[in-house]
Formats: sequence, structure tokens, C-alpha cells
Amino acid sequence: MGKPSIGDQELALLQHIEERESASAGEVAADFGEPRGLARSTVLTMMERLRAKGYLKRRQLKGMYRYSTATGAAEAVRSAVGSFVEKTLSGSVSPFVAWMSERAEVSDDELAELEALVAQLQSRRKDA
Amino acid sequence: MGKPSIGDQELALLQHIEERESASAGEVAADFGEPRGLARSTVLTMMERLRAKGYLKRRQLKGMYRYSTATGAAEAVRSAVGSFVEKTLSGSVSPFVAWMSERAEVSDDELAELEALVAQLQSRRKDA
DNA sequence: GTAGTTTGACTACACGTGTAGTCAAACGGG
DNA sequence: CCCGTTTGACTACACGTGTAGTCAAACTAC
Repeated sequence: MGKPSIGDQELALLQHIEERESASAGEVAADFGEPRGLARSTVLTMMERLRAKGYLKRRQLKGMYRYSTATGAAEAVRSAVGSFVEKTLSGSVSPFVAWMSERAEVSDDELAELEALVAQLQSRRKDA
Repeated sequence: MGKPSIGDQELALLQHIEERESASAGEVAADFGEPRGLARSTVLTMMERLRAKGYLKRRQLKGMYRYSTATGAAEAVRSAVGSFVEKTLSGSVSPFVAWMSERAEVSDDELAELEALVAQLQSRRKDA
């Protein structure tokens, strides 16, 4: 049962919900949809599709639904990155690096993550 | 004139042609299409679309066309990476880093690129 | 020159996904 | 209890893109 495909905006929505741990339809429509000029129904539709695909689940609470990411949602994001690199960039991370290096804003956190990544890769290399 | 959109596989094709500097329809069909199980006509269609969008150009040579990337094609790849991060990852590079860190194969070259990137970002921050 | 092979243009179709309208149900105040 | 607002389900549509068939033109080899 291969994971169903997921679109770019759906992925963004998935991450949005993941950050909140749990959200109601109205909250997502307001926090995610409105800034992007999306109609409420659009957001709802996307959430239901995500749910149909198994990336979101929901439980009824006080007469309305609360959505949260299903197990495997986080992994879906990661795997989307992977398939982007594999399929679109033909497996090369160079375009990524090129883009990063000319990007204006890189936060401290991001830099720290990158440093950690490099460190990890270096040590992994050693014991090979 | 905003750059027309470009799909994932189109992007892959564009890069393929970019690497060769110049290629005929038959070559691309054989080198790019066949390994992926794409019909010749499929490849042709994609190339023509890319050309219509302004990413490819061609010149007639010895009775057949030779395709090459137009100016801006390379930049299109980079910008595709950017829009992927901005739109899909909501501007966060963390998912990318997460994916990299669990990826099995990272070549020496790639690691070197990452090291250089980190170094560049560090120095850029200093003089801010 | 005629038959077979490339090459190229045109046409077509399916599917995913982005987008939203609509209508009904539930809820919350007066 | 009735009315407005929030929530949810269903329906719909357009567009991009992935995919390929077909037919004609050009070229090649005999």
C-alpha cells in the first residue's frame, strides 16, 4: 500500500496542522487559508482529501471536529522532499545548495541545523 | 512576464538537456525517456511544451532539430527549488535537512558542497 | 524510385490538485 | 422559539502536466 500522492499545497497544509498538534476547521481556515486568500470551503476540501489519503485524522469534540496529523504524516513530508530531489533534481542536491547559498535570510536555527547535519555526515563518513 | 510554471518531470528533462548542452529529439528520447519508460512522443511533447514556455530553444541542423536550454533555464531550476521550499515547506529548510540526515548515500562532493555552504553562511553572518 | 526508419506536428485523454459554490445541520443568542 | 453564524458534506470545474497515438514529412538504404 504505497502512500497516496500529495500535492504541494496539501503538504503545506499538513505541516501547518502538524505544528499545531490539533486544529479545528475554522482555525485552519483562518490561520492557513485566509493569509493565502483561500476560501473556507477550499481549506475544508483539502483537509478532507488529506484525511481520505490517511494523512489526517479527526475526532469529534464539543460538537465539532478537531483535526490532527496521523502517524506517518511527518514522514510524508520528509518523503516528499526525497521524491522532489530524486525525481525532479535527478538525485542531486546541488541545486538545493546553490539556492540556499544565494538565499538572503538564513536564520540562526537553520544554520545550526545545517552545522549539525554536516557534523553528522562527517562522522558517519569516518566510521564507514 | 513571469516565468511560466514548470512540472517536476519537465524540470528533470530540462536539467537533462542542460547537461548535454545540446541534444536531438532522438537522443533525449533514448537517454531520458527510455530509462523511465516514456514513449518517444511523450518526450517530444514535453520538449515542445518546454520550448513554448521559453525554457528550450532549438535550431535546425542537418535536417533535424537540435535542442538546447534557453537563457534562464538554469535559473528556472533554482527558482523551482526556491518555490518548493517557500510554498511547500513554508519557507523552512528543516524538512530538507531531516531528509538529508537520514539519507543513506551522500557523496564526497555533496558533503563538500554542504561544508562550503555552511562556511559561507557563517562568514556572511559575521559581517552582518 | 520505393520501402523502411527517423523525426516532427497535432490531437487526445486521464488524473491530481487547486479552487470554490451551495445547501443542510448544528449551535448560540435574543 | 426563531435567526444568524459556524461547521460539514457534497458537487463541480479548470488547469497543468504526464502520457501516448497517429499521421505526414524527411531522410536512408537498397
